[in-house]
Amino acid sequence: MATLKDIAAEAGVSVMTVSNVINGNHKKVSQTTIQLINDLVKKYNYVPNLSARSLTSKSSKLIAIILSNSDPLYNYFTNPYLSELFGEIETLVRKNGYFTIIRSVLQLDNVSDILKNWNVDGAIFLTHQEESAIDHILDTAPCPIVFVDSYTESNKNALVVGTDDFKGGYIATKHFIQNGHKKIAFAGPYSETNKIIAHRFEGYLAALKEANLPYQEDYLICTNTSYEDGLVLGREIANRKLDITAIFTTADILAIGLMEGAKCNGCFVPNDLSLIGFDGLQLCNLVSPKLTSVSQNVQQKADSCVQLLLKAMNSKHMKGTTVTLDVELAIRQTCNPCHN
Amino acid sequence: MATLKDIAAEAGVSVMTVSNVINGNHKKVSQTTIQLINDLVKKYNYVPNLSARSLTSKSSKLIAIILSNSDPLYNYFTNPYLSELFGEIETLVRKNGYFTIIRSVLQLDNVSDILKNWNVDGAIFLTHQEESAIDHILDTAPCPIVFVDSYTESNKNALVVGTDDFKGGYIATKHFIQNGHKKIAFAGPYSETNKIIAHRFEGYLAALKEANLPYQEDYLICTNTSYEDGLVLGREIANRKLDITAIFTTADILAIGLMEGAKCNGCFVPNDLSLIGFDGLQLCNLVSPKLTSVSQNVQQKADSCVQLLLKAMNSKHMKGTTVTLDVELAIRQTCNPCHN
DNA sequence: TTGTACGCGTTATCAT
DNA sequence: ATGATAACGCGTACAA
Repeated sequence: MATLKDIAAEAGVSVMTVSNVINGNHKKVSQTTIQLINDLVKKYNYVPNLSARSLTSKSSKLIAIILSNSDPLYNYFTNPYLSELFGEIETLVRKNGYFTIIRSVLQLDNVSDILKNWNVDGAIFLTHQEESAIDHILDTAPCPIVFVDSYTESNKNALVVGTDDFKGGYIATKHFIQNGHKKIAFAGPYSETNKIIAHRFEGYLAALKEANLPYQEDYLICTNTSYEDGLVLGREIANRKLDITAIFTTADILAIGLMEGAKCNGCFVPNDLSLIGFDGLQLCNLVSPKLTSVSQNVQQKADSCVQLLLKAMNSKHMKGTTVTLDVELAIRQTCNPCHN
Repeated sequence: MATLKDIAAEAGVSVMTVSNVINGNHKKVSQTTIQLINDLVKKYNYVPNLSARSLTSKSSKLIAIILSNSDPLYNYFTNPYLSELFGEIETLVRKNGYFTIIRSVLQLDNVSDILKNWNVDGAIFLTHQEESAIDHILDTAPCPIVFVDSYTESNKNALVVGTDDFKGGYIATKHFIQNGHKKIAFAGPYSETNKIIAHRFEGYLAALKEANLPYQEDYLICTNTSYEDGLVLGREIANRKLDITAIFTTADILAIGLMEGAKCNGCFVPNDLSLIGFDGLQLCNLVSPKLTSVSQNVQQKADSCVQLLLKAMNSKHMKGTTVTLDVELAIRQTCNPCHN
């Protein structure tokens, strides 16, 4: 592979002249040499070595997309929401002249190591991080970082892009209520540390309260959010004949699994049970009945992530920023009026 | 960020000694210095700069995943098959100690430039490439490359991982025939240059021929493979009342769209029309009726890709190899017996 | 307008 | 067992 030196030798000029031509510093070079060098660049198909450039210029033109999970073999890209978000981000990163390096990680300890390894200019965490994790990452990270779908109250320096989770929980629950439902459950991976889910739950509670509807402890169903989890849950709900008429789930794929599981045991959505999901994936339209869902604009989310990151990269020591994107209820076919 | 030099200075030894310790060349270093240096590495949280390493060592530990398409804004990751395949590959790449750099590209011209930019050790093309493109890429590429879902007859040096497309077309069509269907259509992005689809079509034809069923020109329906394409096609088929009882489509998502479109115009799968898709995605089980599909093992495919690439990377000038993975028919609910 | 010297962080080679 | 030096490919600063 041709290097600057090769081109310089062939052209009979110094390396710097070639470098200047390649980097568009045309003011410093005569037209004739520019022409000469450009020809040689084409002839030898010269391509700059970005590792070398990264070494000197302190900018690698590399942006890292990080996914973290407890299972080392987990395939994040079976999750359509993550997949779509990632695809949009890759496009935007590329359009802005950067390269995307992707990495799924296990322990958070070494995340910053990876960023340092490649001297990346910025990073985006696609999966939810707890506050303590965010603090630790920001402590050790060598570059700006955007956290997607995370919350941080303590850390004032964090860059965060998320959705209005409270509103999501609220409008879904309110939709149930407006349809006459009184016994409404909430299903998702609820935990103290997962603020995303906690906020949706708060929204759910707020809607109940507003309507003077009672909340019972067994309305909160803790579950993971895979299709299989939904399947199990749906069967169980149908069997136990829980005294509820509607369920809000924190993920579309969970709702879809739930729908199928319930059907297996004779409980049909929306006739016997109303259902609302979260994310608003294309998937909602593919299943039958079509899934009513709190939908977010993934393209907009990707755009916010990349914009925020670029801004932080260009202005050293930017202060913390939280971007909260709107959600809306996409009404489809899984919520029936309730006449009890 | 601490460098080798920093550690060396603090330890009062030379840079090379530190380098040797870090790279595990322990035979050349005394136990005491090893201990000393390891402590300092921890203390300063030293992380090797892989760009610098890449410069000297001629190995970047970087593997590029390439996606190519004519639309610069196309989000490949709305395609569940590509997403899942990519996710599996990233996992395997990581497990083998490499980093994944991902890039979607427009024109094929500059693909090799990207590989050269980062001095990548290997690359995987996830999307179908025509033979001429493969030839050109292999001509200019600086590293081994695996092409997924492509065919090459001319180029004996190509590394290719694909599925038994002929068999896929054959077993799907045969399944229709065994269920009494005689008028069977084929829908997909058929073209002279897309060998993938051509092979599936050949399998389809072979099954017809074997059963002495006539093939008519209008049995071949050329279409792209998005959900929306299926929607349009389904409506059209229902309206035109094409004289067919079954359709084999070259992608699940196309079949699902078709099913929905047909339903809109009063044509119900499988009662009025039998349907078989291709890929065997999880999606097949989410739709109703569940989609019968020619299914491939995506994990196995990812594994083959990475294994083949690593093998090629470790043995300079490996000869061309084609890995063809098996397919099988996953029978679900979209093919009814035909009693005409 | 063009060239020289040096440094980026690392590794390989050859000494000591 | 340890170190000095050159080299990888490029950019910055300064000199010519």
